[in-house]
Amino acid sequence: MVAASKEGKPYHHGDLRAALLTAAEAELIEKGVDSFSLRGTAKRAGVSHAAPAHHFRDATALLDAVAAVGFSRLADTMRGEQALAGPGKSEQFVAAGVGYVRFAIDNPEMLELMFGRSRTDGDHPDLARHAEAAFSVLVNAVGHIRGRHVFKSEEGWRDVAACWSMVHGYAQLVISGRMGFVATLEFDEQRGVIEDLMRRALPDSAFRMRDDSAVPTQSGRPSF
Amino acid sequence: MVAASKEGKPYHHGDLRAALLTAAEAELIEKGVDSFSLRGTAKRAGVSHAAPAHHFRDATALLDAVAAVGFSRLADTMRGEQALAGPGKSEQFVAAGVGYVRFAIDNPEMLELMFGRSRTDGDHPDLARHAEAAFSVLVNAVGHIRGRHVFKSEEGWRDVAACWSMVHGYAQLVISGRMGFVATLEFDEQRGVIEDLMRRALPDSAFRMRDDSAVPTQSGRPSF
DNA sequence: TTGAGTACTTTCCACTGAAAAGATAACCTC
DNA sequence: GAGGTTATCTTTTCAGTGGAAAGTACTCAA
Repeated sequence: MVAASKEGKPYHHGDLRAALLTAAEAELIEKGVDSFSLRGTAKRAGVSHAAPAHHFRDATALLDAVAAVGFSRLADTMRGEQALAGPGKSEQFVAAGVGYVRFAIDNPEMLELMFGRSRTDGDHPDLARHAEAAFSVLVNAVGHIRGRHVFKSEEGWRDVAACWSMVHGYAQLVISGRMGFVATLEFDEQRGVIEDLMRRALPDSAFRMRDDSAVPTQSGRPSF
Repeated sequence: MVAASKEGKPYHHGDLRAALLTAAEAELIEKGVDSFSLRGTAKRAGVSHAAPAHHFRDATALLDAVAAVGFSRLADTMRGEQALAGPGKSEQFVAAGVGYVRFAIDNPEMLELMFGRSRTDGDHPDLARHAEAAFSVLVNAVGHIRGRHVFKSEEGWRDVAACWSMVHGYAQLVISGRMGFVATLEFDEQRGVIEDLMRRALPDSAFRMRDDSAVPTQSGRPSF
């Protein structure tokens, strides 16, 4: 970290990597994910358009890093809602879903980036790690209700898949403007809707005894 | 429609609009939604890169038209699954969801295009019409179970929102490779999973009596 | 002080979507 | 048919993109 010299901008930025992440997010929010421009990002950060290449291999790598920040913030938002909710397992579970949707509504372009098909977070361990951490918030919420042993069976992962599908689908449809009946609501007024959805996804009793007798598969579980 | 002259290609294509739609879909499938190239599409169709401008205002308009085809095919796929399923309301409902997921798996790039945030189908009546038609397949399936009167209340739209969110979220997560535990399954083996999800979204009895007493709002209902 | 390496800029290239203007063929009226 | 009109398609051009390559400015260690 280098202090800026008094006159003019210094040749060395000092912390360009962090500045680029910030600039890239601003660019993302303003231009949208498919009009995102690396040059525009560089201009925002006040450097030449080729400077980012020193910190990120290419534009995709930069966006991957932005997505990693997004997953980290998604986890924070979910945990934040949980902190505000009551201590019961059920309330904590619902709060995780509420946080998910809140994040989506507050960061629609980010969600698009994070879950777009073009992202291949297999080859970006940092991204995968942050995504995994966000995922675990939801998994834990389900686990506290069902009991952690459920993750030894496929059925437990079905519960997770249902909850995740529900909340993710809802979030995506809301931010793409396809959920007209909640569009006019303040977020707090949506809480009831989200709670309804979450309870449907993880019903108290139904479908518990279905016997699929599939081999427990840790490697094949759903994950971010 | 004009027959191609015997030698060389004729100056006038004959049905360039249709050819461009086909070429654009091939380009979409091959390059992906964010590497899609108008010039590449024109080359596929065997015309100059400026020719498409006569049939589609710009690249976005072309992709909107492709998305409209996609919605039409989505509706076909859902109805196709329903035709194969038993006649019961419940089976028909599940089949709609199965068709939705099948379409997504068979046309992942298309789904990305159709539901991406950048699509603004408000100003594209044709796209909106096809999307609406696909939507109605799902709505009707719910309506047959719940009774058509439910759409006079917000509760009915909640049922639709739940089913749609569930199936859409699942489809998106599957095609973006985030549902590991089904990735190795043949599609037919996924049917049980999808049926499970659909039944969770529209439980037989639960949550029916919740009294939200919201004003019936036809204009605010969820829609494609 | 100097040599080496890192951070950044400048220049360049191939590609993109779009606009403008020119070329060709089909249509329409007579 | 013949002529004019119009729609379709091509060529040219331009601004903008990401990335490669080469040059410049700075830092730091010996």
